[in-house]
Amino acid sequence: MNAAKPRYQQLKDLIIGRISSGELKPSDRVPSENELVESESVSRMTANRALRELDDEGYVERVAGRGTFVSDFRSQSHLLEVHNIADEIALRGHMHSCKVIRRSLQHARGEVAKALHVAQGTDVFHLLLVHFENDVAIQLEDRHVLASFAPDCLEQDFESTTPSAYLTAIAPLQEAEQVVRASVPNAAVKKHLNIDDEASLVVIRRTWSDGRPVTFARLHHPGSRYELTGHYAPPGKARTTLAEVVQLEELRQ
Amino acid sequence: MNAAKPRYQQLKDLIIGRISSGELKPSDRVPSENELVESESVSRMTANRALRELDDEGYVERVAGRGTFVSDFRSQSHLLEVHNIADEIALRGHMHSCKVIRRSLQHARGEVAKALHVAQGTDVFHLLLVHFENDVAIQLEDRHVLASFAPDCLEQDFESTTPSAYLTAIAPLQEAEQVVRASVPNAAVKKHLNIDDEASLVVIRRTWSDGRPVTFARLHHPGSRYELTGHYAPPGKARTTLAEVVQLEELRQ
DNA sequence: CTCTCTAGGTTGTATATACAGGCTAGTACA
DNA sequence: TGTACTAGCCTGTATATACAACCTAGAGAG
Repeated sequence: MNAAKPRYQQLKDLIIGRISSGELKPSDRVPSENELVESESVSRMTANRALRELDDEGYVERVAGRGTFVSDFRSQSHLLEVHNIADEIALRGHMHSCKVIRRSLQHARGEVAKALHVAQGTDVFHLLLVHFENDVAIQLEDRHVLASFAPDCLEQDFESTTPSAYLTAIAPLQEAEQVVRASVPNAAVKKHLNIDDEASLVVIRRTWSDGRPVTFARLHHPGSRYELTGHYAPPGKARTTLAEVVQLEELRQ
Repeated sequence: MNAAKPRYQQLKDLIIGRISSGELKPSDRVPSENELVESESVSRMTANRALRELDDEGYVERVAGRGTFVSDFRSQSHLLEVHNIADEIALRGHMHSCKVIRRSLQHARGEVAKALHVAQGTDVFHLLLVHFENDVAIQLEDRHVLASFAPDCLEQDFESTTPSAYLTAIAPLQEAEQVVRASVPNAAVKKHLNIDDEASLVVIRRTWSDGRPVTFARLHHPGSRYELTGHYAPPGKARTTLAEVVQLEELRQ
């Protein structure tokens, strides 16, 4: 299990550690390849691979001739910010509230065990909550958390701190995968979101910390009240946003 | 404009080309590093970098001691990646076809004029096409293109070249914004996608070139046959993908 | 025939070296 | 003072080499 990590990976971990500890802050200069050659006794190609991959992964930004600098994560995090529904709602200037439907300790089975890469029967916490934006249901959060990762999970007051805020406080969640689907909600989802004949937008997200998956969530949203947005380049200026432009009028004929 | 691509990138393009042309199909063996050293006259480290990055990007899968093989399920597209549906389908090793429902010159009005930042009445081309994956409808493309940007738009054979491939050939599309929604399809969408009681996943996308919006599209997908995926950090390899894990079982109770 | 083991191909990593090209500070010059 | 230029650091790429670990087909032993 404890196979020695390759040297370039150790270098990456070293830099990531300095970033997440706060020793290196956004736009700070990261040691150059040659400095790493000196201080870590590696060849320049190994230092190059470590820094290049950190660049690919968005941790740092490299400029030929100048150096390597810690990324300002904002550019990349517009979707990770969506991670915390409470912040998202606050950014819109609205009021967030939350109701816990269920919370329990379960034994992982089926897709939960697979998603979290644990054996069937492993302890996991299950949380089921509804998030409201100005008292309108906006998200049904159906989350499983590895019990060993967050032992005090059931004691948390999730009506004041969302699970994702709680989880990021425990440990940095470094990686995330998600799948976005449209589906016809079943009765339970309809009930909790208070919708009727309406599609739901489902975001299924798995988040990793320290190289292993720690939480797996299905986030159901009412199709008429929620959407995801993204851009590929800074829209920067005050242009009309696509979301503003797009009305609910649909294709005719 | 014509900066020579680095050699490792040329190798990647070569392999990707063979995959999307169908010459290499899922689970086929890709030339080994040493074979590329021979055939392409590069050093093994350069071939290694090309194949390793293709692995990181999910195009191929590498197994120490056995070889490199074309990945199988690339059945999803990246959430934040401007994609060409034909390429996406080709990468899955499937057959793409397309049927033009309508094409016409129109005068922009309402949301189209707003989205493209032009005055009401400006000339725009309207395209309505259905894309098929192995003869199953997978996307209804409802697109508006600024006529001044692509004057010969109506002469194109969109059944062999998709609009997005045609548009990127005219000029680099530098920025894109998109909104993702779940909705209940109306009659026209149902008819063209050949679905019934099913939600649809709608991607609304506006693309910019040279600082102005040039095209605006609504892409409707059947909720049961299409999903978007995203990664925020390389999940590494040899792990089960989230999309593989997530079955259609939904929240109970 | 069956089992074991090994040779050789494949990926994974690490190093040393080399050259090209971008960027900047500071020097030399006008 | 101001401008041009260059030395020096930085990243980006490419190559040659080396060794380790993994996998498999096939040779050889029983």
